[in-house]
Amino acid sequence: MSLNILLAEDDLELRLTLEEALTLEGMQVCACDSAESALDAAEQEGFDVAILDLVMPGLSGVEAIANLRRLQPGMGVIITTAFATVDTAVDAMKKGADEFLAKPFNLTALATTVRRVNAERQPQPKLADETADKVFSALSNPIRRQALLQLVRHRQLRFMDLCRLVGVEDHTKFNFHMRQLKQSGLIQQNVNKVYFLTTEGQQMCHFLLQEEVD
Amino acid sequence: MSLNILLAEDDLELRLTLEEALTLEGMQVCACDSAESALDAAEQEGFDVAILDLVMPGLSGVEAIANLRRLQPGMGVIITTAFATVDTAVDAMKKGADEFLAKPFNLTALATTVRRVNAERQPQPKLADETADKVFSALSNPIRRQALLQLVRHRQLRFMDLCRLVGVEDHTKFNFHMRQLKQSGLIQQNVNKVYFLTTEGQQMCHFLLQEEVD
DNA sequence: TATTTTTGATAAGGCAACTTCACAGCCTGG
DNA sequence: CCAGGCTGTGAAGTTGCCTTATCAAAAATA
Repeated sequence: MSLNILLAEDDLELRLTLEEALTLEGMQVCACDSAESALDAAEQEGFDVAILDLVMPGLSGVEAIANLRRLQPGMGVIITTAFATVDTAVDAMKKGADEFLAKPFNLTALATTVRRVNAERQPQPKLADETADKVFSALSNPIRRQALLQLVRHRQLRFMDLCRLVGVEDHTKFNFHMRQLKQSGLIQQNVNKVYFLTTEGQQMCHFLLQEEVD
Repeated sequence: MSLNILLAEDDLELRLTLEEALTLEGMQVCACDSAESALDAAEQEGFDVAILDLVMPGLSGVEAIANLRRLQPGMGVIITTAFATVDTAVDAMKKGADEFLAKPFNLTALATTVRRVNAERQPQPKLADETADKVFSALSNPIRRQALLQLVRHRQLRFMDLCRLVGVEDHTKFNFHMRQLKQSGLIQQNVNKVYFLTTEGQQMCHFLLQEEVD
């Protein structure tokens, strides 16, 4: 996959060098000479990662971060500088930078950093793998799905009432499925043994149903 | 579950009779003597079904439907009338009524109709049962989930590239899982055998990931 | 107090999912 | 043209899910 990189660097020679190096690494690069130009470009096109010089005429790289994040929240940001101090590094990270690189830096290392920053900004799975196994395994059975949908309608139900609504004749069979649903974390029982949907169960059911929008 | 009923009937005696009969059927009834009162009530409280007389002083029952649906899109609507004609029935159904009842009607039958109308307006599962079986069964396996997430990131991938990204050593094992995913309808191959997510696959992955909100 | 209903557990067998192994055709690159 | 890589299928064995049968304790009702 070809990463789309937004580069803001006012030094012409360095800008050309960076652009060429990243292109050789298989990335698409949009090179700008100012933060303002970079913001204009970000309004036109989606980017995976932005590489911003800290000090530039006009807006600094750090000042541009908030605007970039407003335009494209998923974009990674790397701040580069020739005069790194602890204060400038901390300030950049506080302002939302994902990485802070002091010049000069190794070009291959830069490409590696870009890929890492991009990977870290990728959306993460909502569910841990073990939980996902249980949740989707629970949902792969029609009896269990039907039980969940009845709990959407009735909010709280006792075991045998739910068993009859779902239409299962053998309550020990139904009990097996209810235990699967409990282990998956989608439902719970209160102290009176009444079943109800957990928060996660409600979210899952919300997704399962095509509900009318207001 | 106790249904919440909004009743609009200008005839006092009939209104009291209906209210009592529905209450005896275990329903919560908010009785109004006009459509305007009913709309006021609907602004204050959620209802499952509205029973509206066709002809009333002020707004008619049919005229109230659009306003009620704007306030509460999921509400069922039953129009009642003493002077039913084909024209008035068609007009009411066109304007969004779920049922049209000519007076006099059997009170027990009314309660049954109310329950049926409510059930029909319940949100329906997005997926047919057979499809849901396949989709959730496909998602219950970690290898298959990982394959989908890689397709989110890379958009299109060839078989062996995807196999290596997911980290499966035996390509015939991986092939089995890819066939499961194809049968579930979450992925497809183009003419060059490159895998990509279907529309349904994209929706499912969108749900699986906790993506940043704008 | 006795009976019925509700809720729950375990074991065993059948069936399906998954893994492993063997094999093969097609495509690409040298 | 040949070798290597890619893509794919089927059979057999292993593992796990689901159903059925049996049993039982607790709670509710008459």
